Amino acid sequence: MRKRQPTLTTQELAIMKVVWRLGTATVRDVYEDLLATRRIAYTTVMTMMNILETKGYLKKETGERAFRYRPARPERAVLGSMVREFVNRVFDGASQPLLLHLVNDERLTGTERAELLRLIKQAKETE
Amino acid sequence: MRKRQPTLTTQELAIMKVVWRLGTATVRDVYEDLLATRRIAYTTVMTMMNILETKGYLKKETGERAFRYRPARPERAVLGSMVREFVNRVFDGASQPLLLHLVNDERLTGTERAELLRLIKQAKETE
DNA sequence: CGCTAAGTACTAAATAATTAGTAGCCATGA
DNA sequence: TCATGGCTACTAATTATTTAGTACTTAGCG
Repeated sequence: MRKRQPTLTTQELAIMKVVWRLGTATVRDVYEDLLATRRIAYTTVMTMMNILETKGYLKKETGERAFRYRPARPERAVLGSMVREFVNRVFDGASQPLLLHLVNDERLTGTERAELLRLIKQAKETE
Repeated sequence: MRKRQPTLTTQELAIMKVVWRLGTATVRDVYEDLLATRRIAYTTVMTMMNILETKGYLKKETGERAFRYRPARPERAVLGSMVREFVNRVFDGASQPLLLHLVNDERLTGTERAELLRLIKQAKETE
């Protein structure tokens, strides 16, 4: 038996991003937003948002006319757990190798690197 | 229509990790290795390895008795593209936010942090 | 020589993820 | 009033992913 994805799937994440950005949203709000990028049916968005509600990522409240959804968990926490899941799955839990990939492979601007240095030093101090 | 995963799926990755570690392996080699951790059928491993071959991740050569598989691409490159795909999907292509998550949320040892500082400085110099 | 074990090919099947259609409900405007 | 448009509930269908069974092949052993 196949296991269910422990974190947000690709399309679920795409929808959550819109809701996080808007703060609160109806199905139509998200639908219109996604339409700007790609072809998708209104009911598809609705189905996904219902799934997200049952999974505990969205809270539904009766609005004026349509249901109004808002995030049940802050973006930072959700993305954080996605990072952790990725580190576990791909790098067996060690964040160091991932950091090396990022620092070496991905191009960082000088500003980003400076900011990163600052953060590492800060983390070192608050230890 | 649903899109195929652009990178390795979870189980595919699990198998590739074994092959990368062993350098070269038969279905049985991988099967035995995985058995140490979890229950899985021999034919399941075979099916997955065939898929990995058609996807271009494994090369098959006629061995003594059983087929002998070896990685078609180095681990570093494959994991690198998984990192890139993750950064794109979750952080819209910006590696900076992911780095912040790693530095803040995940606990790094003092040694790891020192090593990281060294690498960043090095990257800065070779720019 | 016939049996057995290992290996392979082919097939199958279940579940998750994704996408969307249809029918029915209800408020609002003509 | 009643048609229309927006919304929801229910249902459906496709594809990817994961897991595994069955039958066939072949080499080596007793």
